[in-house]
Amino acid sequence: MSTSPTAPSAPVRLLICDDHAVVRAGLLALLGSAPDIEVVGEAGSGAEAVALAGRLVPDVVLMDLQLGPGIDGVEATRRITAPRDGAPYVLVLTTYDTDADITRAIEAGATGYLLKAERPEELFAAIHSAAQGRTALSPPVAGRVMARMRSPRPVLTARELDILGQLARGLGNRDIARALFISEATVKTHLGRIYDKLGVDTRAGAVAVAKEQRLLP
Amino acid sequence: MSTSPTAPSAPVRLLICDDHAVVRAGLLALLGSAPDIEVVGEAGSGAEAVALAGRLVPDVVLMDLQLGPGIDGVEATRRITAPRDGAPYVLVLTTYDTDADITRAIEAGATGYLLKAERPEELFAAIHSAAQGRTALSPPVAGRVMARMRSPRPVLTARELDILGQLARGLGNRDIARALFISEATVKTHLGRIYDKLGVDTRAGAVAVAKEQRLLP
DNA sequence: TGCGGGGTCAACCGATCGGATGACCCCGGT
DNA sequence: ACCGGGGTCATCCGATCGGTTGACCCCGCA
Repeated sequence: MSTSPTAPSAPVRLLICDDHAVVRAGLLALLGSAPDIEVVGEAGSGAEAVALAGRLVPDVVLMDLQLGPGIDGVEATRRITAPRDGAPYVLVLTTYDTDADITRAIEAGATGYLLKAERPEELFAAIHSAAQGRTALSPPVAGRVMARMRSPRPVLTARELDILGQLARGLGNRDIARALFISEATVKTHLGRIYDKLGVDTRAGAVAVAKEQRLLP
Repeated sequence: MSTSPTAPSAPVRLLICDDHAVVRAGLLALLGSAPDIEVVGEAGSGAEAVALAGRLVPDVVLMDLQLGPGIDGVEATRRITAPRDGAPYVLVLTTYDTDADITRAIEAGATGYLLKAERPEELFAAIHSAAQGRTALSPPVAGRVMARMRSPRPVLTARELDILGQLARGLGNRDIARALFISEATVKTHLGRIYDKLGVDTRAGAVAVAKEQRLLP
């Protein structure tokens, strides 16, 4: 656009990825009729999206984050946007505006993050923005990103997430220790730090917060 | 159909309800082109759906369960299907196949329960089924309903849910007792029963199961 | 009238937790 | 070479939890 203001830009080549066939069909019906958008393919799983992105060389991949079993939207985004020639831009289109989701998607290389609640016109605009590598965020998402900057969220280490996972199964310290091949003392040390980071002081509270923030699978 | 096999049936009058504008637009594009379906309106909230259902007298309401703030899909379904003349059938179209969601939707009067992961053809078929009051369930949903029949789900009493709610805040027995104006002994009694019903034996496990089954708001 | 379910309370005991402190190791970055 | 963060382990103690048993009350239902 900035390079050729006179020539009518070619339609944006779009790849749709969503595990819900109905939603996929709906998006296809909605976007397929737009003159400046060409839907070159659709994927129902992360693996399929990665494969098609390589084969169809789309300009933009419209990516849902919730993709059922197999690799998820974040991982698919990471692979699709892996540095190489002509890597497509990924525009995340999802339901949730959870902090963790947004962070992970952006870290994985997403160019934009749109909510399905957005107006269709915003979607059209975002697709064209993404095609040029410009970031497009839904207002609620943008708000959360700002908030995040102001007060960073607790970041648990991988090991702490291990402990938390066992904790959510209702295991006692001894069993957690056995499950992770460490001593009970170590478990207690980790738990203490987890309590600190999550701002709680009981195991039940930790599990509640963890589930709330979707820290666990 | 069974009454007039020769006359081409009139198109099914359909009302779409989904809080996600993009999804709504997609469904409209998808279903609006079907010759035997007439989309007579769309709603972005439960309240709007109830109002439009009364005004537009559709044959079928396509209802998402997750509707953001305000009355949810279940409550909207309940009101729309309230016994009266010409009450439309409600076909639930949602993402989740949680036991609790299914149960609540059916109890509220839903005629069918379809997952968005279903193939679009199934959606068309389900809409026509619903128009005649015939039940249509996605296979995973049907499976869960069957499973439910075989092993009924733990049903916590209101009081037990109170205790569980406080538990999820990470409170100790003493604080739970104070919060609910009962003795610590009573709290322990309730907790014991909750453990039994949820099949766990620790507070952390109880919270995990509760969050998993969406037993708490 | 009796029965059962739900809610409340008590007392007891062993097991576990929460918190604090100090220590060691390994690794990556300055 | 030094330092800091992450992971590991140990020990101590008071507080809390989990499990059990038994009891009382109220209410709806047979």
